[in-house]
Amino acid sequence: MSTSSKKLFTSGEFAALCNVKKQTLFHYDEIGLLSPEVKKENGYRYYSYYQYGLFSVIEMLKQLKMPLQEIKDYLQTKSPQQLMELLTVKSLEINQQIEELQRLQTMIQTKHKQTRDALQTDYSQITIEYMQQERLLISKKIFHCTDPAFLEAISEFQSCLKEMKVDSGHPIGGMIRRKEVLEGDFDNYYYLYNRLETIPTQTITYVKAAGLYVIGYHIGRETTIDQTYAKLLNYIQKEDLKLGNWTYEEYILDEISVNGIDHYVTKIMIEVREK
Amino acid sequence: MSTSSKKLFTSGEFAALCNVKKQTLFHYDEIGLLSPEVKKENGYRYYSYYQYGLFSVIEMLKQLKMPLQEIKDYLQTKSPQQLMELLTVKSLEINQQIEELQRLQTMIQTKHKQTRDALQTDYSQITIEYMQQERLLISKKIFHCTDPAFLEAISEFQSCLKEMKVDSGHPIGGMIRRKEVLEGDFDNYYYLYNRLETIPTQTITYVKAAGLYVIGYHIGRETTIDQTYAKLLNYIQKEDLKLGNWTYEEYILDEISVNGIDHYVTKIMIEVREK
DNA sequence: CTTGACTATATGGTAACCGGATACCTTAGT
DNA sequence: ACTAAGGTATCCGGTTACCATATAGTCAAG
Repeated sequence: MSTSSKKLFTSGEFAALCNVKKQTLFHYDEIGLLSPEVKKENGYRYYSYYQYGLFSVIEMLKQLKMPLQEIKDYLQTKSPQQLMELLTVKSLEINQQIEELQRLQTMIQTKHKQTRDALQTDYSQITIEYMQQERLLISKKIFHCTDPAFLEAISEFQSCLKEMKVDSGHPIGGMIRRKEVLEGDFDNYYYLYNRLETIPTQTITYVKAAGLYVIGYHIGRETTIDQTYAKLLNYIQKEDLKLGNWTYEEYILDEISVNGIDHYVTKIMIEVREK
Repeated sequence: MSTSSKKLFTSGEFAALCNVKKQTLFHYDEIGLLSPEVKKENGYRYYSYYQYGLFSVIEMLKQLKMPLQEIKDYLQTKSPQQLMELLTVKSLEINQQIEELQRLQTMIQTKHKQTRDALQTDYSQITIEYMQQERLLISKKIFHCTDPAFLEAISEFQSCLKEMKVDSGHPIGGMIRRKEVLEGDFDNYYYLYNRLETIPTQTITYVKAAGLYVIGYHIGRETTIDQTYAKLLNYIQKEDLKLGNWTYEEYILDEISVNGIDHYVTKIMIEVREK
């Protein structure tokens, strides 16, 4: 694996050999990462055979997403031991990146499925469905809180989801107690919630009960949601059911796919029981 | 999931809510990605509640590595259908990224193992080993080629490895025919080769035969490699073996972990048979 | 000795901001 | 009414790893 003679390459030739632009080599020269073996008085750069090996190493370390400055530092202190340490660190980093990407994948799948479902739904229909048990992460109590506090709670809750790495793409929802529903206090949420795909350790999770839910949809902003609730409650009465403890609300279409709050679609799920 | 009143946030408040710096919001305003709902005469920016939803979407799309310009374009034409298309594309992209990272992982593991092995080796020892069959990718013929042509071949071969995505971190080696070894023409490689971990389709691969190999190490540049070969050939004669068809050379320590060609270690593997 | 192909330097640009300097504005306290 | 503290806006420079372009100098062949 050697080359014997001492022919030197001009910057252009060496760049072609390395499959990069001359500019790149200039840049490396500038920052002292890889300087030509010879620099003539006229400023012309000449690279030797051996420098190709060095260039290859730089390329390889670049693949590991190392910044050039870090590569430079490494090259100055390199040794087989250093290399093994470096590789160990990088390996862990890459594993994390892979996990991160896999989380993104599940998020994408969830959002995709949700959007597809939303498009296939008849928003004018009220239905009654048996729903499976679900694991939820819930926010701190936001009962009777002011608007700024409400938004802050959302912001905090989202940070929390991010930090715990449990955001699987489900929308953030709001939970309303039976009492408030009965009193027409529809936008007085008790908790925010988010559906969990993986159950985190070290945290209390809430279980949304399996059972019957009356499901309806509200289109547009919340100011007119009382009409939608009126229909739903009416339906419940007609079907001779009684309200369960909680009602759940989720945006199934929001700013991510439609323009403006007037086109948002809210899914309302009211827990019910037979009388 | 609503907020009713119309309190406006200053840039600072809104930034805190979104968990970003004011600068970021200025930037988004500048590029027209997310402008405040109100801009007073004194230049003060005021954001509304609703813009938080928009901001959240931007954050989410940023996670998918979309450039801000692309996000902007998307937001202008968004619809549930568009969203689903976008997600499908991104999902594929992310899968590719994951594969890429996994390839990097195997590369890291290979290099790590190789370096560890290299450190545990006694370079002065000549050994005879039974080696398993290996799959190799080989370069075009480089027999009797000039130095520039040789380097170009390496460069081309490496591009090829990259393109075929089969580089698993093994070093590039050189193959020498029996004839050249016997004639002392040690640096006259016939092919370059690289060990394969995964077997590519649509390409001819070469099989390095299982069998006995006499293994020795050469330290430093190739100019003195004839001495190392002399010892090896001597050893072969003493052990009453005869040369096989091919000799394989690999750098097991090179520029990636040691400084300068004088510290490189070349592993020489000579195929042998019983007489 | 000219022509064409090469070389060098310098400048400005990219993406998505961050940090700091400066000047203006607002609000609370005296 | 005035000041001080803290908020706001704009501008400028810097970050990474280059790429593109313009200009000017250099080389090798015919």
